Amino acid sequence: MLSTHSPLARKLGNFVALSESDLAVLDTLHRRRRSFAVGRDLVFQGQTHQAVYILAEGWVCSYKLMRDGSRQIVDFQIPGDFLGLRSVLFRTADHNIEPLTPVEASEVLESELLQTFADTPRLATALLWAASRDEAMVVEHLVGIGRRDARERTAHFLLELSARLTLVGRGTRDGFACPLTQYHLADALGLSSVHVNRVLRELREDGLATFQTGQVTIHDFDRLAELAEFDRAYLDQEGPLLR
Amino acid sequence: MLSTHSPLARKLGNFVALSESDLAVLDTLHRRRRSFAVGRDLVFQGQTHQAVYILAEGWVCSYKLMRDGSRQIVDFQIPGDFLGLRSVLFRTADHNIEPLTPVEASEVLESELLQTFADTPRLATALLWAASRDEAMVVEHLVGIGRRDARERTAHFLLELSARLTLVGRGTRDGFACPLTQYHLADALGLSSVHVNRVLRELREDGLATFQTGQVTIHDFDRLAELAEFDRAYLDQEGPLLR
DNA sequence: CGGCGATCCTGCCGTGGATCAGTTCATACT
DNA sequence: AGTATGAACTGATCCACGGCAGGATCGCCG
Repeated sequence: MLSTHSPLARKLGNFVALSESDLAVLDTLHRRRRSFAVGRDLVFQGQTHQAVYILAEGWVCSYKLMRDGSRQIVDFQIPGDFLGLRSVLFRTADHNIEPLTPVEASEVLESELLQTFADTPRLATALLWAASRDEAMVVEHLVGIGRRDARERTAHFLLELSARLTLVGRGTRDGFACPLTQYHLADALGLSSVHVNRVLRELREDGLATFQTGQVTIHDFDRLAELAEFDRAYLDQEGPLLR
Repeated sequence: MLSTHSPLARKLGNFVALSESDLAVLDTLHRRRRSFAVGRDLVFQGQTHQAVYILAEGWVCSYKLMRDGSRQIVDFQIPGDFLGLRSVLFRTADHNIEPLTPVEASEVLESELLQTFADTPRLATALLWAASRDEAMVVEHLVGIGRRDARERTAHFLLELSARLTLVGRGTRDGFACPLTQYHLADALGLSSVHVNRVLRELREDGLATFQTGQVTIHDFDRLAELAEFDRAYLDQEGPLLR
């Protein structure tokens, strides 16, 4: 029954048990539907008066540009994720958001959002939880870049994507459809695309996982998780905390 | 007048204008005072049924341990910051928290916290903001490790600490008191302590900043900010969003 | 059909930072 | 004063990863 609702409702439902009226409020946030084309950024660093979006369909990445032209992809967002939530709370965007596939998203106004928090504290709690989960992922990403070598980092990245996609029903333990290129991986992992390529070859030759355009296949989940020190505690949730 | 309240109230006051009753609720969260000794971790990775704390006095760091014994410090917390908020929302801690100085903190029960969210949506919004700000810092940290070299990374780190401490009145643009050792810097920056030492020497010799135990002195803020591509937009706030 | 732009793949060499193996310095303890 | 301890500092060596350059493959479009 949750599946008849938006991916966002599905995600939040993992944390707080949502009432019919909560779900109705979530639905009202989905009124202004927008489409975005691949590569046309929908949020720019430094932009003010930015709307928030709830991603309904497609993949995007959020990244920061450096002076020297290189970029660091901070995270990929998939359906059910908020886009630019921080930008509203700070009133100026500190990152860019780029669609990697054609994207469908619902625009939410700042006033609507703040009103929702005030009217529906349960949802505010759920959103706080979602924000914490996002932070946990960024932290894991940080640890990866700081203390894992290229192989471990890549392995961890693939496992995390797999876990997230599985949660919203778009992947399994064996693999998932994935629109990313090796360049995206490089920008996300803090590696050069050349090196990413080598690492992917190694993972493939070792029978751990295959990354090809459009499809990621995980051949040996356990060994991959072992290599990556992957701990899914920070993604799993054994049922709603708030009933 | 805000200064008569807790550092947390002071911090949140930057985002939402807090009423007397909001402040009173915040005060009730500070009832259970606890003290912690240096080096005795107050949260452990994997621990469940964890309380949250509001840091009142002292510094702590949150970190993750790797299999090989190395660690990645994810963030340092200073008075006014929450400790272990994620651990409650996830019901199991995904990191450790270690006091770097003697610490005073208020213990907050999970039930109290959730009740506060429900009763005082304004505070929930403020906390969401604080969580977003924390995430922004982790993101900046991530970008630093991924795309900045050791010098830039170190410079950025010092500037960020300076900005945060200035916000709570414990530092100026010229420097701040700082209990960290070079080992802490190494664990935070993803460098070896040896290399940190070399980088600090360079910064000192270039007349940019001096890091000594107990005191950080910034000699040339502008050149340092230039070197680090430091953008304080993500920390600044031009006044409360919610009035 | 042939040309063009992405993407993927590979080899070779340069380098930033890790690691090892120390020395110096400061404070604290006896 | 003499010893212990922990932080700061230094030089020599090594290696993971980046940069560059060239090539293979595929899909798209005229």
